[in-house]
Amino acid sequence: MVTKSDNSQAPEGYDPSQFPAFAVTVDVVILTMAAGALHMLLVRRGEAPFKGMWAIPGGFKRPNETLHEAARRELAEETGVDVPTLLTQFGAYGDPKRDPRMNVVTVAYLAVLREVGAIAAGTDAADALLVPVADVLRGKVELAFDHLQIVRDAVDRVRVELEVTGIATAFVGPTFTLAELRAVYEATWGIELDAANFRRSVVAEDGWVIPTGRRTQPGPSGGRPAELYRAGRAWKNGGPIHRVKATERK
Amino acid sequence: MVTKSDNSQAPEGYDPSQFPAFAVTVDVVILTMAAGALHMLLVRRGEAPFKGMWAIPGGFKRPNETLHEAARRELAEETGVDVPTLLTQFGAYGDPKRDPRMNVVTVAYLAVLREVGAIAAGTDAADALLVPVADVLRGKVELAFDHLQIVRDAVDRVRVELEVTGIATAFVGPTFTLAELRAVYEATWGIELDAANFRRSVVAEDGWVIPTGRRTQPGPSGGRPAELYRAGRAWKNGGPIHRVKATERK
DNA sequence: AGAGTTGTTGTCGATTCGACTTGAACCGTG
DNA sequence: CACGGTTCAAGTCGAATCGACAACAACTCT
Repeated sequence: MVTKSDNSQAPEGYDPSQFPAFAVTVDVVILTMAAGALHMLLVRRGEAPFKGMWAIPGGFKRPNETLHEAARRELAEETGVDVPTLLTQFGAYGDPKRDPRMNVVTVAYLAVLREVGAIAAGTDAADALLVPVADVLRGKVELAFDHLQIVRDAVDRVRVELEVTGIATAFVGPTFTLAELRAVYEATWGIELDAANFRRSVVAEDGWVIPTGRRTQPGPSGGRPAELYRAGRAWKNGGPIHRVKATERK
Repeated sequence: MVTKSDNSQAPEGYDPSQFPAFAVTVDVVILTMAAGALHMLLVRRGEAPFKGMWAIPGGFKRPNETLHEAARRELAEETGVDVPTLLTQFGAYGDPKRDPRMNVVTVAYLAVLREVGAIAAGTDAADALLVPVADVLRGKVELAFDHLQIVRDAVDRVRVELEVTGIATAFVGPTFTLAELRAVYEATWGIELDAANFRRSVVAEDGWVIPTGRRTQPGPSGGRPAELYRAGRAWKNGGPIHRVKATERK
């Protein structure tokens, strides 16, 4: 039985060592949009077990920080990004056999970043990888521990979060076009949305996106310049954009 | 301070004590319908800290069980009910100050039961209490630790779960009328739904509820006997019943 | 100038939604 | 056994929404 080493903050007569002790880690699934597809950040493990294999960034929770603070610290250490646009806890994993070394309970967080360039600035480039989430889910990248399951749960979570809350704006920059915002939904849900109807629904949701009055300069292929918006307050429960079941456009 | 880089990894000469150790507990928010309102189970704490105060049932995770198994065990110990209709993990709480004794990380589960009678069969009646959730949220019952926040999160979760998945059937018995099912939505969301429109939406969702052909015997106040249904397969993502924003009927 | 591309606005039919009404099936009581 | 009272099922109807597509606007490139 694992015993705790020392914890002298217990009151009189109380012996914490009679309870099983666990190591607690925090893992962060870092999502971003790149090349029109959902990507995630992986780091190469430098130590056993699973040495050399790809894994979700994470580390041990320290005794004097909250779980959220630990997740934020791990994210900052790995990407250099502090205060991300979104950092949500979505699961805890405690299978006794999930870590061959010892009994580790991990709490998983979901981070959404918008600046791809800043990612992987903290670590060596050879040890960080921005990979399409679809590749990971398809098993093209083998992950350490039970991290594949964690990624699956993270993707499931972001998909419903997209519909229930207004986190889509977390994927895009401080100002964005509605086409960019629509691409977030399309890439995450794997469907196509009508641009005209999407626009109508988005601007109808009062206060979610705010027009800035400015426009983009069009790309090299031309086209009418798009209006620029910035994120307003996000809604909770029942947003305007709904996931359709199987409406595949012709 | 423990860092990731300083652990010399030899699989045999591994020393777990160099990592901060935590106690890990599992707390279960047990929800059920009673008297047309959402109720939850509380237990009275027999030990310090917060001795004598009401709390969510829970306990320490054992080293050789998963988190889900621990939640199931705690639920069975407290209510006598094994294999509940629903047991979902919804959050982890790890504030260093959440337990004055020691550093405890707790993983919170949400259980939905349908048989109210079986609840609190495991413990002394004086030490278990089935209380309306609204009373807890309103602060009428003071809870130990950060359990009030946990209950808030549980209720938030069950509200969106009701809309996104088909868990409403977990609240009702093996066979049920549509009025009972509608009462689950109404009590959880605090709104009223039109009975006729509700019926249409429910039966339109293919395979969710299955008519049994039988009927209830009406209550003492008479009324047409309602058809009995049993739960079919639950849907994922985009159910038929949607939470309306502010449609208060006259 | 004209073709191509992209974003915005308009239109229209189909479907859904909310509110209400009607009818069906059962209970009491007299 | 007729008669309200009650509860559930089914019908109606106008309004709102949705999906698909057309039309128009604004830009780039050749």
